[in-house]
Amino acid sequence: MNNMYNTNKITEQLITWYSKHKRDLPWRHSKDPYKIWLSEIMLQQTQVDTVIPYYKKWLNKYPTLKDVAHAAEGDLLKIWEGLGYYNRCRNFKKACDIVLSDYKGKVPTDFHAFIKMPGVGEYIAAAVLSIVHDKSYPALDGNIMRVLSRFMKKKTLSRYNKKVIYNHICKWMKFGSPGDINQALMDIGSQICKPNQAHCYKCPLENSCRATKTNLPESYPTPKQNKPIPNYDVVTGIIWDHDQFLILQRNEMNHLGGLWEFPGGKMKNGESQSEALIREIKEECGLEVNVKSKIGSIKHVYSHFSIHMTTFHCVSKNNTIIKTTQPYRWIKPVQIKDLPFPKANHKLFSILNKQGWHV
DNA sequence: GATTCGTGGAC
DNA sequence: TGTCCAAGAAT
Repeated sequence: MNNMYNTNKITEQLITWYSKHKRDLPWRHSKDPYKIWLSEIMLQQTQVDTVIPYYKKWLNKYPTLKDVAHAAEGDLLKIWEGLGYYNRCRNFKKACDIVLSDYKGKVPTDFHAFIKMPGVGEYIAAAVLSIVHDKSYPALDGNIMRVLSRFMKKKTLSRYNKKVIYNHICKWMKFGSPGDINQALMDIGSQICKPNQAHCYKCPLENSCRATKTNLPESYPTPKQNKPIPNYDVVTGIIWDHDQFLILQRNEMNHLGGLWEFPGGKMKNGESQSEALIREIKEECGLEVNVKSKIGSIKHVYSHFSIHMTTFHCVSKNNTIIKTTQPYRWIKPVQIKDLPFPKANHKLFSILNKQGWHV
């Protein structure tokens, strides 16, 4: 089976291509395990160009792992705000705490120790340890799975085929730097061997790739069909008490955990917007409110559902009585910039700004 | 093993 | 406008 590939020659082509064409990325300027780790966490399901400004901002404020361990989670989330998948940030914070307390601040170099860290799976453990220490672990991300499924002409990415692909990359790693091989394959995947466009003429693997000979390399692997996502109609209220309004912090365990929001929730069948809003606010924080003017309406798409959120100004009849299961704060509009809010709220803030609220 | 996690780019 | 999907992990 493996004799059909000239492993040594292919590895040489791969490394040569990488030395000439590798992307100049901020996290490739250093082999600090903390920085490589951070980059891999941020890059999870997130494109390079999106990550770069967040990566720089983060390192500017938190240059070392110890700085993260000593930071407050809310301040870290503020840096992360807008990047999505907020558990990545909170897990990374937890992991840095563990490294400081249990490993004297040194990131584990052992695969099985490292993968125990919160937010570290097989991919990130392999990527960090191969890049930092040149350990021979294939980092099977979406790019590499696609490149290899085409190279080996595998229609499906079954567990068996993933193992075959893993073992094949291990053979390459006997002839070249594992870190460079992983990163070379990632660059090929993101720049050349794209999901819907395989530019095979640019690819250092072209001579040996089995999918390019089919004239339809893009049909590997077979794309999966996505389920349609539901939409929810949501109402929220800005409850004013003179120059301040109420915000709630979302529960750790829930969607968007740790971020702040306005009180409100999903509308029920047959309910008017103000009825739903009055009911939700009463349930969430025990306040009885009068619903005043409509501020605006935004749409936002999450991974597995979308919302149509309408927001109203509200006035409480009993501001001093608060019983919430969540942390809450009364803040002035200017303080919004100090706290992390989800993207949907920022769409609302831009409406408020147009109305002269200076948030 | 299938779902649940955000957001924005590309087309 | 809609659709896919990106340097995946946790449950």
